[in-house]
Amino acid sequence: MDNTKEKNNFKDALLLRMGLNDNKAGMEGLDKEKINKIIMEATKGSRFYGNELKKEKQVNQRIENMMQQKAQITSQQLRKAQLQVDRFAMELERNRNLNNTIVHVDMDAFYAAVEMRDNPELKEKPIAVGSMSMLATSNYHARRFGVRAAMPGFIAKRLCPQLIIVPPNFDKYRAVSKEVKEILAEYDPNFMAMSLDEAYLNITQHLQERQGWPEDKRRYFIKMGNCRKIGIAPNTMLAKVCSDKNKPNGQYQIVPSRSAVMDFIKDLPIRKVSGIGKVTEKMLLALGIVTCTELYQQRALLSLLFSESSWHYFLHVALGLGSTDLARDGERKSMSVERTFSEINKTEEQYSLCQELCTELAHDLQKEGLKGRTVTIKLKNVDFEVKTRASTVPSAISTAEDIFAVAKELLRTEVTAGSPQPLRLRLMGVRMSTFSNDDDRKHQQRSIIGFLQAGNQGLSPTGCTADRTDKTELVKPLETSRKKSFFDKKRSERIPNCQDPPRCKIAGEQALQASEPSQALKKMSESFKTSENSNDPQTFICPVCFREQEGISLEAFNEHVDACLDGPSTSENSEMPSYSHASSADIGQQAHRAVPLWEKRGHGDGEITSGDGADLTETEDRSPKAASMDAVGNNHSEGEGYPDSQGKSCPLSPANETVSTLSREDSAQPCTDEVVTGRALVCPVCNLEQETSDLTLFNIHVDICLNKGIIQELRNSEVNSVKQPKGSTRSTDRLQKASGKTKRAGRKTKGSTSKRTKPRDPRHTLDGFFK
DNA sequence: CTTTGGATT
DNA sequence: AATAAATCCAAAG
Repeated sequence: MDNTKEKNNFKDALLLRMGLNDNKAGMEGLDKEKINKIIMEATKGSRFYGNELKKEKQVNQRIENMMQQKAQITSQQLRKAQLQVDRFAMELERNRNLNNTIVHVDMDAFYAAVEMRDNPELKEKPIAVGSMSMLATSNYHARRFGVRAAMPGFIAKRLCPQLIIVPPNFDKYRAVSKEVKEILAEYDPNFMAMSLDEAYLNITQHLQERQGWPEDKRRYFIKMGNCRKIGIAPNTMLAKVCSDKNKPNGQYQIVPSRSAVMDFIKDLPIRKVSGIGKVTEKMLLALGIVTCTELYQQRALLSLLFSESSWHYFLHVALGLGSTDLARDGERKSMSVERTFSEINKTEEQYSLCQELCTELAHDLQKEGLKGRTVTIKLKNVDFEVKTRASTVPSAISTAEDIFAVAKELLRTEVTAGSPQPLRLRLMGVRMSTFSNDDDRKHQQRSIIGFLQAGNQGLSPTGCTADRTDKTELVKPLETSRKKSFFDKKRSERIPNCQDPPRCKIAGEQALQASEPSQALKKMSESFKTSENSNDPQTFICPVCFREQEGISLEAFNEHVDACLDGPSTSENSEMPSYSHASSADIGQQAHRAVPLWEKRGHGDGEITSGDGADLTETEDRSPKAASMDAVGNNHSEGEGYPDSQGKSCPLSPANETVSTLSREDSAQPCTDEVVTGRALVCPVCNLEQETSDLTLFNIHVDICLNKGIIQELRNSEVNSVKQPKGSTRSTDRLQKASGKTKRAGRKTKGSTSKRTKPRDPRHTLDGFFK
């Protein structure tokens, strides 16, 4: 319901999260301390609490493990990671898409609002919708007493004895929701509803069409009541966060410029981001990460401590990236029924309950014409410990009998496992998953058709009578074709943008933007030309050890880089000397000496924040060793801002570069806002001086030079030398891998078959594509 | 494939 | 007296 994150249960009350409880002192209501006290009193000693403590211990253990892992990380590993992460970050940065306008609509205290509308007497009173056991939402009066969604009603009553708890009327909410959705559909017929009270809209197209409308018609956009919060931003992640800030009229916009995004992200606590919950927050906190800035700063470390999809996700968040297209809801993956009750410990009752649940599930499945192969039961005992047990059968089933036959066995093994003690249950659930996919269904249909055509009227043993309608099957193949990799997608999104100049609204900005990228591209292609003869001896600078590799072939160079990257200690000897003259290239140090982008703009006014200059000088003369140690250990020293071009920050800082002075000019800027006034930048790959002084463009050059350039040259050399040397393949692989383009280990989940669905969770949406 | 767990509403 | 239900995804075994 409410997407405020400080809602939840007592634990959030325990976590003294500053500034989040918007409890205006005075008037009616309670202050935070009192609220916490009451909640604790009601909670302490309960079985629920016991389980919470247990879970908390588990999380602490996880954190401890993580910290131990962290302690093992060498500065070498960290540097290597930094390179890879930064290269990936550059890729992301290059694909940043600010061309969409995404709106996240969130209806404030929706259920409560509906109840108040239908019963005005409730308007001035504290109310909540739900039951004594659990509340779905509360109105603002109630919130002053600390009454929140996901709080049990009996605790809410202690916080606010006058509280009126209204039982939910979901049918009514659905009806109201439908009305609202009809309105939303006018702005985006493909909007994505997340629940009854929440939706994303992509109004990009609508805004365009609207341009041609007559003045009077254009005047009204979405009529605003007080009951809606709207976040407007270039992607879903940001829009969602925005809708939490109900700025002027319940509406908050991040304008589509990179700097606006970065300003917004800067101090944003990661917990505000959808996908980062309590546990992740705590784990990251253990690493000193609270805000997105810190999340970015620790990106290399994170890539070593977390799974690939996790750190990819983190990096997206840290860069203010999110999905820009609202994928149509995919097929559902599972369907389940579960129920909480007061203790049931009689085995017979447990079985009959199980049967009931199976019957319910079967009905629900049949409503959607679904059949599945995996049956999972879920059991929660009176100590709130949860167990699930699953079993997959060879052919899809959907009837109550078939499901129960499977569920019963699962339950039986649990009963016998615990016997003679009976299971003391407080919840039981049954879930069906592994739904038959297109192919299966077609097969089934064909066989059924064949069956019928053969004049046979028998039914299959599993009773697959009702199958999916043809309609759904005909629709599916369309979705199939939409499955592209994340990069494919991004590419195709970008292609038109590369040709047309990016359409930014403000003309002044545009002038700058429109011309530069193409010039940069021209330059890059020039530089490729000059280094075309790939296997001629050249001078490269290794992006790992930063030593010049003079007079070697590209192939040899790549081998060198491989060695540097792979062997943690192989290039040990190169560490010291090369740093001495190319210290600016030290990755560990880079974070320190890099100019904090965000810091460079004052709060809204373009003021200069004091301190970043000091940081530079402060870290300038530190020994590289110290810096890299620091990077491993306590990584965020005071005043460390985002490294230079955050994410676009090229890991390969040119030798001799001194990124010292940033332009202080801070007028409205388009997406390219790091202008370096200083020496020319030398690409460490092609070794050519780049005329541009814009770090973004420079980094793009370097990256392209590194990835595509070398790959291209390798291809050329393949052609030229007919026979392909073995080493080059490996190097190519490495480069691809480093830039995050290799195929990842396939998904372990069933999605690998031929499901063409799009998850809705933004995190997974993004990560899914990297697989 | 199974189990657990995190996350969202 | 009393802390939900439904869904997704990912990790690890």
